Amino acid sequence: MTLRYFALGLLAQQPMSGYDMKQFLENLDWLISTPSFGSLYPNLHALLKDELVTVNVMRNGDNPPRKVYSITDAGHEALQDWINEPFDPDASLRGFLMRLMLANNLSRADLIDCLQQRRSQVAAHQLQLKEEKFSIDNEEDDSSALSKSLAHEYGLAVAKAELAWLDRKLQELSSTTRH
Amino acid sequence: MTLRYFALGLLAQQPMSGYDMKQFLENLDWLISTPSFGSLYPNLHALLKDELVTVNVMRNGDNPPRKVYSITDAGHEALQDWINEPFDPDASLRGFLMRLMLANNLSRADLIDCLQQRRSQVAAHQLQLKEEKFSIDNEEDDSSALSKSLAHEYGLAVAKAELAWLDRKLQELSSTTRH
DNA sequence: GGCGCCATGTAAACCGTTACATGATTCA
DNA sequence: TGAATCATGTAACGGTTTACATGGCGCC
Repeated sequence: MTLRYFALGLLAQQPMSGYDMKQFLENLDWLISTPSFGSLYPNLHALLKDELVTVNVMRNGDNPPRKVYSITDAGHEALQDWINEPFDPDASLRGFLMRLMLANNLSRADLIDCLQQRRSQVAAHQLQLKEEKFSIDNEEDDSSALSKSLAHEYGLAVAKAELAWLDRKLQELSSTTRH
Repeated sequence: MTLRYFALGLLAQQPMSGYDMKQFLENLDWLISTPSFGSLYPNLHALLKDELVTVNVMRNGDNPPRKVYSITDAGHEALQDWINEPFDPDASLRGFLMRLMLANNLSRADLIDCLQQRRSQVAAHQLQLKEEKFSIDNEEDDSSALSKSLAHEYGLAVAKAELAWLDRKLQELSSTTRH
């Protein structure tokens, strides 16, 4: 369900074909490993069937015709619904980044909401990590303490950086006048 | 294939039942969303069939008997092989954290290797991000620049924190005398 | 009386990847 | 000659979640 709406969100930025979309996503390979055509095309077909997008078949010389998809009004609504529903804390970073990439579709208030949602998730995360790390460090007998500690330390370092970024961004958003 | 070896790695720390394992993983839910019984049990069955683990069925009063799994010598070998083979850059943070959690099974040198592998991946990541961000910031015409920038900034903040942690840890490991 | 814990297990559904097919064109 | 780009699509396979089943015991 996540690729479906992410694709829809990309179409909200601008109409494009499945091939275009793949190209585009390959450039941001670092976050969300690029979906394959095998999942991309069927997802676009499904969006079409549900009338969240329309196609415009453009002949392309000798090459196979390009099918350029555009989002419909129903599509915009569906996208809003998806963006506004709270995202899984466990799908975590990836799910959040997807939403960040679709931030154009958000009002300033909704964007702030989104960041705050993430903030509270990461903060909860961090608290749990701290507690666990404390109890691990105090069971000196445990031979596996090293590895547990390592992962926890890493998690804490990342959480700290995330929180710092989120706080900075939230402050920027609340202080700057509207674009 | 990743749950298979992660489960094996946990059994290398100490013998446990499938139920125990789930409990244990639920506590570290923050990193690796806990696998369900539906995938956990079949994986354990497969490990057993391949003779990488053995079972010890312990009757448990009126409750269903507990099946406590222990790793075999062949299991230890298989685990080493898996740990030593390079991990996917795209499975990324999660795959790396799994290995960190199994750090007990690594020699100091192998642990350093593992961290360095991650370091170079994250550094490559970061470089790509910086380049992309640069080109995005310079196409002022693009209406979707905001969202693209946001995701990139976030990625960079996390990458920076990861690199800092990795460097610190690598230094600790190289300076400290062996445990 | 219903819910949750203990503890195992299986089948169906889900969503993704891998690998294939088409077919013309351009580059080494 | 062989490979890559363009552009779409389908089928098989893989691993996971979801949802179910069993069955006794304790809690409110």
